[in-house]
Amino acid sequence: MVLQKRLDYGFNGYQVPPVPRATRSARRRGFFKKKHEENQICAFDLLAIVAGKLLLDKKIAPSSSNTSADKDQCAVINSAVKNKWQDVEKSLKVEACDQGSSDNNIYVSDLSHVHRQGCSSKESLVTQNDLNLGLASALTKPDCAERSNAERLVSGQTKNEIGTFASKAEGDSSEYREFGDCKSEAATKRAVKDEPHKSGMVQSSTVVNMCNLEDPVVLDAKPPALVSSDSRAKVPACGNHISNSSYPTNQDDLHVVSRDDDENSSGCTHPITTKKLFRPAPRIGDRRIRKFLASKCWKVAPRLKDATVSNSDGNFKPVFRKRQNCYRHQRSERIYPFKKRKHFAYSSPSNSDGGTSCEFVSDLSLKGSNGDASVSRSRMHGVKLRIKSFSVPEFLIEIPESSTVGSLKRTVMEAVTAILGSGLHVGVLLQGKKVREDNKTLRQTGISHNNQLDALGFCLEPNPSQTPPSLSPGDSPFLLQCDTPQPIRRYPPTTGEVHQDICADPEPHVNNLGNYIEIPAMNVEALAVVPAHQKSKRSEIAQRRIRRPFSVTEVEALVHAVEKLGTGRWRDVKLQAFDNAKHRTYVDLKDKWKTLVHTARISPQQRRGEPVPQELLDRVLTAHAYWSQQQAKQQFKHQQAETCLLL
DNA sequence: CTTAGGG
DNA sequence: CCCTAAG
Repeated sequence: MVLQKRLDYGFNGYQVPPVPRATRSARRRGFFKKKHEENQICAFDLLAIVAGKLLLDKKIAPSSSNTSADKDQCAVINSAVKNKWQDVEKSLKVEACDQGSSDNNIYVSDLSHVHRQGCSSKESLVTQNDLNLGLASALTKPDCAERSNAERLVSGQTKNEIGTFASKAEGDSSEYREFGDCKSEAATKRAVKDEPHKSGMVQSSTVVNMCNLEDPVVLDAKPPALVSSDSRAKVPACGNHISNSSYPTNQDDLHVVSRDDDENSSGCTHPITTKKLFRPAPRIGDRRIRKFLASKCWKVAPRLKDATVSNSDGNFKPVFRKRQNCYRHQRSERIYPFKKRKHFAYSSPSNSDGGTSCEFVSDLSLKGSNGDASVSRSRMHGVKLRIKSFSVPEFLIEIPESSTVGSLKRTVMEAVTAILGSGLHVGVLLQGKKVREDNKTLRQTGISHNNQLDALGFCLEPNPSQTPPSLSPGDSPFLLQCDTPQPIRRYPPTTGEVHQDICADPEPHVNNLGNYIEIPAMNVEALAVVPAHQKSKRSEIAQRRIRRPFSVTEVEALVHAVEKLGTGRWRDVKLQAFDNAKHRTYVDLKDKWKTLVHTARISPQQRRGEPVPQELLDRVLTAHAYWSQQQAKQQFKHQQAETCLLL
C-alpha cells in the first residue's frame, strides 16, 4: 500500500501519470487499460527514486562523495530492493560511478539489454533540482509519515517551486518535450561531451533515457540556464536514419527531401539502434500537448496538480513512455513560427494573480474636466489615457542560422500578428487589482482625474470567447494604433466596455472640454502589472502550424505515391514519399490530395498559389477516379458478403 | 494510431 | 491546416 502510494511519484519531481481519462474511443479499444499499464512505474523508476536519495544524501554530506561509500550504499539499496521487489526486474540496480568527484556519480543501471521502457542500458540520473531530490528522498523513506511529508513538501511551501519547475518544463524546454526527448538527450549528451568537466550543464529533460545512449551521462543539478538556448538551437534531433531503411528500395520511390529549415538544423548524431520497433507515431507528442493545451484545462496554472494532468497526456513522463522511438522527434512541427506562448493562463479569478498575460507599460496622462453637461448625473470628468506601448506576451521563435534577416522579420511579424489577432482582450488594473466590473464607471472604480491614479494598468489577456480575428493589420487595433499620440477612438465614458479598446479616449462631450486638470503621469513602475519573470511561467497553448505550401516537387511525389498506393493509405504514402519531410504528416498529405483534386476540377483561373502543372492535375484526377472506383468495388464486395451472411 | 471528412 | 468521429 505504502509502496503503491510512493509510486505515485517519479524520482525527480515528475509524477507518474494518473489513470488517463477513458475517452470514448480509448475505451472502445481498451486503449485506456493499456495506457494505464503504460503508466505503471517500474523497477527502474523505483531505483531512480532510490538513487535520488543517494544523491540527496551526498548533497547534504558532500564529504561522503567518494566511491567506496557510494558503493556500499548502493549495495545496501540494491539488496533492499531485491528483498522487497524480488519479482520485478532484478537486473536493475543502482551503481556508483567510479569517475567523477561530484555528487552525481550514481546512476541506475540495467543489466539486461532491453529495458521495458526502452531505456538504454545505463541510465544516468539527472537530478533536476534540490527540490526534486528532496521529494525523492522523502518518498524513499519507509514510513507513511515521511511520505505525507513529501506530499506536503509538494503541496505546501515548495509548491511554487514545483510549479516553477513544472512550468519551466513546459516553457523553456517545451521544444524538447514537444518534439521528443531524443532531442534533449542529444543536447544533454552533447553538452556534456563538449565540456565534460564543467558542472551545471544541462537539463531540460529529466532522464537520459530515450535514445540509446551507451555512456552514462552525469549531470549536475543546477538550474538549466547555462546551455539552454544555445544547445537547443544547435543540437540536432535524432532519428533521420530510421526512415529509409524501412522501405527497402523501390527504385521508383520518390522521396521528397525537404529542404526546410528543420531539416537543416537536424540530423542526428546518434545512431538509432532500435529501428522501427513500433509503427512510427508521427504526431503523438506534440499533438497531445497541443490537444491538452488547447483544451479547457489550460486555464489552470501549472501547479503540481496540473503537472499531473499533463502527465496523462504524456508530457512529463520521459521515463515512463513506452512506445518511444525517435521517429516522432524528427517530426514535422519542430519549428513553429513561434512556440506556444500565445496564451497564458486564462485569467484566474483572483486579483493577485489575475492571469494577466502581458506586461504593460504605459505613460498615462489623465485629464479631467470640470465641466458638466450631464443631466441625470453629476459632474463628468474626462479621463485621457495615453498608452505608450504594450508589450507583447513573450513568445519563442526558432529559426535556423541560414535564414535571411528578412525571413526572421517575417517570422517575428507573423508571430506578433498571430498573438494580437487571436482574441486578446484588455484587462484594467487599478492599484494592481483587476477591475472586473465592466459596467462601473471610471469614477466609481476610482479612475478619475482627482483620484489616486498612481497605479492604473492594463494588460493583455486571452479572451476565450472571442474568435481569433484574421491577421490583417486592421484587426489589431491596439497595437497598431496606440502609439499614436492622438487618441484614436472615442467612447462615451459610460459605455462600460472599456476593455474592448485600450485606445479608448473617453473624452467627455465636446462641450465639456473646458478645464482640463492635468494629472501627473502614471508611475510607470506600478504599471508593470506582471513581472516579466512571471509570464514565462504561464501555461502555454498550442499554436497553429505555419502554413507551408506544397511545392511542385512535393505534389509530384504525392501524386506518384497515391497513384501507386491509392487514396486510403496515407500513412504509407507518408512513409514512402515524405518520410524525410518532417513537417508533412499523413493528414497533411491527405488534405493536400483533397485540395489537389479540388484544384484539378476548377478552372485554371480560379487556382491560386504556385501553379501546379496541368499534367500533374490530370494525373490527380485519373488516380482519384481510379482509386475511388476501387474503393467502391471493395465496398460493394463487403456489402455482398454481409448480405450473404445475413441470408 | 489512422482514416475520413467537415470546418 | 485544424479538429473530430470513427475504425
